[in-house]
Amino acid sequence: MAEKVTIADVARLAGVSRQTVSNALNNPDVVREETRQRVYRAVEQLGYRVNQAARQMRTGRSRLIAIRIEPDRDGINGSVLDRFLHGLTESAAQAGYRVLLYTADDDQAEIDTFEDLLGAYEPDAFVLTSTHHGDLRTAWLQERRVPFVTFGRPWSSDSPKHLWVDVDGAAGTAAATRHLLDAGHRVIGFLGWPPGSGVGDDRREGWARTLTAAGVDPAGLSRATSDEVADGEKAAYDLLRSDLGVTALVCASDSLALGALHAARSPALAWRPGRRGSGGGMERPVAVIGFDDTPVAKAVGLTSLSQPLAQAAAQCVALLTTLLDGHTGSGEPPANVLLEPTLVIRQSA
Amino acid sequence: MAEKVTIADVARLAGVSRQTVSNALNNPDVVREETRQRVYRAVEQLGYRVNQAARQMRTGRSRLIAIRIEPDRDGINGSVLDRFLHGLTESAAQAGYRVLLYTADDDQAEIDTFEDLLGAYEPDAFVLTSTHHGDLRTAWLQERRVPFVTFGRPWSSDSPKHLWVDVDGAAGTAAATRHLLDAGHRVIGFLGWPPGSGVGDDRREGWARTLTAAGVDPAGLSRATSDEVADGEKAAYDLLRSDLGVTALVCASDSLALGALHAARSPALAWRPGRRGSGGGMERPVAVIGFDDTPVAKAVGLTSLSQPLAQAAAQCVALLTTLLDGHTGSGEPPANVLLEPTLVIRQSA
DNA sequence: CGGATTATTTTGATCGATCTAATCATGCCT
DNA sequence: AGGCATGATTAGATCGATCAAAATAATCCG
Repeated sequence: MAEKVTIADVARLAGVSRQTVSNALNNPDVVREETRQRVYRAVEQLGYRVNQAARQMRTGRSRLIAIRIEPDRDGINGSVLDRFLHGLTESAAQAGYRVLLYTADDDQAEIDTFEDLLGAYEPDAFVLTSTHHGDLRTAWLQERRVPFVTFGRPWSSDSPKHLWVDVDGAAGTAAATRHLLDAGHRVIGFLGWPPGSGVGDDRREGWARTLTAAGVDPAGLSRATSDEVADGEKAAYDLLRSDLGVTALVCASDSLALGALHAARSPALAWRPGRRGSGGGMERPVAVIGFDDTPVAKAVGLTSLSQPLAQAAAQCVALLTTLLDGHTGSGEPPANVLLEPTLVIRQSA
Repeated sequence: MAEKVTIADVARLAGVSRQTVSNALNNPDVVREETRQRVYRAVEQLGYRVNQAARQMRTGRSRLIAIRIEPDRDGINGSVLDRFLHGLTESAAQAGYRVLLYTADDDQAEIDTFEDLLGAYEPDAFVLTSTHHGDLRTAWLQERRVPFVTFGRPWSSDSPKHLWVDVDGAAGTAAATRHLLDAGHRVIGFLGWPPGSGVGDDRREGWARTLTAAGVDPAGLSRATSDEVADGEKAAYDLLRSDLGVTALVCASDSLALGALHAARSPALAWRPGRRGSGGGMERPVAVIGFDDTPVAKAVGLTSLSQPLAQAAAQCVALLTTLLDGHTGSGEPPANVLLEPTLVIRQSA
């Protein structure tokens, strides 16, 4: 390993005491200008870097942010959290923090890990993802006054208040629906998940709201299923072969959208009349829009909603730093952040 | 935050000295059985957990493993490293280590980060990914005797010896080629990257070797391009419309394979005779096999080679722990590990 | 039984930083 | 000139663990 340079080495070279070095670095305005320069030069010359472990002992701050890395469940949507993770690592580094990973299979296991980590590495904060109804984690952390932010809103109404950053799913599906309306579609279906998941309900709501505003009744135009390509295909097929005249689909995920694309290409639907009843034979393929703009979407030319993940991560770090390095007193308390996804238009719609 | 439990608290409750508690935990065979039990009970009762920062100060070990998280370059193949990362986090946790993330845009930036991290957090080891020709990182780490493993072989012949874990790409493409031969294909093409990338050359070699062994000359049956779907499509199209009678393609990545699938579906090729010159009109579609078994492959039904990433990660941790917690003396020195990918068969071949 | 061995436990110092409080300089004002 | 507030720097203690070495207890054996 490299030679260790301690604060004492710097002090010796600069001809001052350890404490002055510490002050020059952490509390510059308490040190005389000339001395500070001398210390800086010594630091530079020796390549000194503060030892986090030692600092942590005294200050109780580890400058670590912990986050759980999830197994890529179905695979397609897995990349979302990974992109978030990359953004988080980058933003954290800029703020002088590092990201510590852990895994856990469920809420309880995660709470056990909280305990482990807090006892051993003492991360300064946690970033929680995949918030859901009846989330046990937030209450646990709050009880112990452990700082944290969630990427995802608290979906339960009874869940305690805490900092969060999220992407406005409803705004996304609303934009998608508007895009389809602008392109001349009227009867636009929705493919989502069973009610009860905060994220899913939110995304459905944006579609329903927009459709209603355009004078189309969304009733009956929506199907719910699990987040699998095959299930999405079945549900889409079911919706398309009905007599409702659905010409476009907004989906809660790229997985479902991919299924919808398969269904739309199904030869069994070829005889269906295009939505423009007028023109002869001039049929447009069913338009499909996904959610998350995953690599799969890019690969198959699926129009999809892209979440500003790097930005969301940066906001998480921003909230945490104001909470941790709290410029207490001045300034308003940190507010929650709701970002808008953007529609990435490709061939499918 | 939670109340802090220190080793002194445990000692008090167990009625022994701090050092005895430490011994009971780290050096159990030096403590009397009865005392050990008493200490364990106290630990349990108080929920004591060793403070890593304090331990690190004395021992110089942080029980942290650092790894770089890369931006998802093209997107499709990005998930590979993420899956590896998940496996690494899990295996590391089992071995009593945690994973620390960092980012860096190139070798030099990464080396700067090494310096930063080693000075501040003192990770016990690094895991390097994406090894390449002329890799600056390994030499740097070795000079400073920083323990590390690479996921990926050292491709330069002059690069110094170090621990590595890798997946045998050649064995993978060989298996894919054999699979196609078994299915009756003879003229099997290869879609890869320009020579010079270790990984790419390795994968091409497995295909060429197997084809040659089957009595087919691979010359002219291979195309090289950048790792983009569109480029793969062009290259595949070029190969398929030639007079060579190519009926199947082995690809160096799922991106290329996806391009190949698009090309194979191209109507412009429809008139091409199937490889079974005998049967009338009975044409089989061009078979395509990808590499990495990414979500995209699953989504579009692409047969692909799956890397045992969790296993690779586990091996990395295994190598590191024998290196770090070195059961020195006994046992042979840790050896490098070469794992075999498995062929996941779907509709495309 | 008594000294030598071995087993078990304890005391004191230490890792590298920061906190607290004390010391030493300096400038200002009457 | 003396007193005092303010500025700049330093000495000593401390965070929680482990290392080294000393102290104490248990065991052995002629």
